[in-house]
Amino acid sequence: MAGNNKTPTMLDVARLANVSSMTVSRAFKRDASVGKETRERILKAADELGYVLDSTAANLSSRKTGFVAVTIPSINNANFADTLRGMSQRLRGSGLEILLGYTDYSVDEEERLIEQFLRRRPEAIVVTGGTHTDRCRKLLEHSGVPVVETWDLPAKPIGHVVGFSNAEAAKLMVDHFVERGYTRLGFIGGDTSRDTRGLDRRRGFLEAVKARGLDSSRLIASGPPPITMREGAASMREMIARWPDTQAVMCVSDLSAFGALTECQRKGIRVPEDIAIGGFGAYDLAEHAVPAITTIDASAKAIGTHAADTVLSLLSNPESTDVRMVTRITPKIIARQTT
Amino acid sequence: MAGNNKTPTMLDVARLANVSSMTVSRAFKRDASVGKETRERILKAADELGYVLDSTAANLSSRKTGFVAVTIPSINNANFADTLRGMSQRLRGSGLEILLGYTDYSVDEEERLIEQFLRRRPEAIVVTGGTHTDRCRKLLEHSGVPVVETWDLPAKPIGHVVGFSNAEAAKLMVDHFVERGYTRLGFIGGDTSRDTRGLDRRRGFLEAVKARGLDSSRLIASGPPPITMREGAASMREMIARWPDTQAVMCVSDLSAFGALTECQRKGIRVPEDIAIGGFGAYDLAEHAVPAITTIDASAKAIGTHAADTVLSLLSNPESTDVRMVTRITPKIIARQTT
DNA sequence: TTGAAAGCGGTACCAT
DNA sequence: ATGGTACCGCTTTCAA
Repeated sequence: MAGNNKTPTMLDVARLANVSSMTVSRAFKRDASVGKETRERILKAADELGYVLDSTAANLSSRKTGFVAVTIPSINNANFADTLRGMSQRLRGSGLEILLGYTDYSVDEEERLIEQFLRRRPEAIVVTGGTHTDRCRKLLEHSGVPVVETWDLPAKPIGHVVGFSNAEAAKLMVDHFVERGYTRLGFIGGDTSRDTRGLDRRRGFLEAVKARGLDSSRLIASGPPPITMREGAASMREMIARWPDTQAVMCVSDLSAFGALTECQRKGIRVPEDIAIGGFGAYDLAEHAVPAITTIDASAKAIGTHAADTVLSLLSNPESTDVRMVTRITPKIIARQTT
Repeated sequence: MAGNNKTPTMLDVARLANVSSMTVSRAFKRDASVGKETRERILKAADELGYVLDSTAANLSSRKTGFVAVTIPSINNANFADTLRGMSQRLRGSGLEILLGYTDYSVDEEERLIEQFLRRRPEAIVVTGGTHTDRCRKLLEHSGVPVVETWDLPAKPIGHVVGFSNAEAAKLMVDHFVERGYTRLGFIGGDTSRDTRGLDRRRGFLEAVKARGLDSSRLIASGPPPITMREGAASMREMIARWPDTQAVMCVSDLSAFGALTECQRKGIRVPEDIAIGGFGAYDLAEHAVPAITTIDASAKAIGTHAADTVLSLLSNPESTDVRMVTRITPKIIARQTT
């Protein structure tokens, strides 16, 4: 309480407990060999002094930080939040902590972030997507720690991968539309290079539509991400204005699909009788909306747990250089009332 | 490329650039006094070696980590995500980084998290809410760094505060209901000690209802957080079953309000003609739902920017011990179609 | 503007 | 089971 304005160190604890600082260090680990009485005496002394271990020093000395650097495009996105939850759940108790950053869907921002993070000496790096600036790629390749790319299947992966083909996933929706008897199909969003996964979905949609010989011109741009309900509504308005006979619309995400749905509701257009709507991402929202929205589930949370497993496995196998782990997720369509 | 399997240090860069490591250190800061030519030579050498500064060592030596520890109850919550966005935007460029953890609405988990974080020697700590375990309070009080509590106005704040009264906020909704002519009012959620802010909202609702002499028994428990659309729907079902003549229902959050709304839609109950619904949090969802949901805006993002400003101000004024900064937000009602 | 030396607070490693 | 000692890679401080 009085006078002592300096943070106590191990040495202070050691002196009070009548041991060497090495013994204090050991007492603060779980498996270390310290006499039961000694340990208790040490912990009591530490408590008395209000001692808090300084990882900052431990990190330097042991060359381990316990950090896994993770970048996601946006915090405010239920899909990435789910991935993150999956990761932290799996990482809990492993001694690994997440150092989180978000890129705002910008590869330049990602580069800045990664550069910053590398200084913190993370033990592994998990990024979203497989598109990066050249410099960022180089930084990651030379980082010396496992790199996991998620939410995509990069053609030239940097290291490890937990993802799926966004193009293939989109095709599922086209198949579903066609099964339902819809042939005049449109796509909303996925028009900007900032959202490469959205781009891939649109590409997959187009390929599938063309493969069937259907009209492939019904595309509405939604502008730069994040694509939210507002853009979905505006895009649907445009879709209906330009191609009034469109029978089914796939949206780049459930958020945008919900926006499209509400636009129809405001206009008295019946879904799916007048127009069908499909989304992407299996958000809670899609399940609870009335009518419930048909969507594609890419197992956002599982991506996180698998990414964490990848990291854990790599870190516990020091000989695992030259190993490449690729976990491929298979997206599934969830058919609901909007189609 | 070959042989050199060790991460280069400043000394390596120094040798290659023919300077001392001190000069290299200076070259990596922006304002330091280093000759322009020298700096360029150093940066070139660093680039050549693929040198990345080791903050882990810098942190120890300078006793500064650049971390602001932040805890939020849940990642997957648009309100807290907004607060976080506000913080990171304000912190960008300040050299401060966020070390994020989420408590899952548990004070015990919060304690664990804070204890872990303190080892990393953050320069400031921002927590959500004013309820903590005794030990956690003590840890925060003795941390030696600024502590900011958010999203609440704690009776006995630990340090600084950026928040609002959740009880007062809830009263706004009661006022609004009464203005609209509704007198048989119900409340959904806010029934568990894990969500103290929800508890406060319910308390505020009850106080306001009682102050007006209205029936204060129409309360539905939604169980432990996170409260989502599903709980909102189930609770609305229960509300209608138990008190069919209820005229207006306030929900602990917009998510739960949306769930309640969809439940009515599925049952063919008209909103607001048959029953009115109010939410909390000003989520995008409330704005875009059809009908749009009346809600209370507590300026989630502004809480973040103010918290960041508080931290920045405190850290740039070393004499600011004994100062307590309290930023009080005034929530506002947003009247829409569900009332 | 630049350099030399002394830590920062732990842990690895080797003894005992 | 415990202790001694040499660092980990940077920054602080003082000098030139």
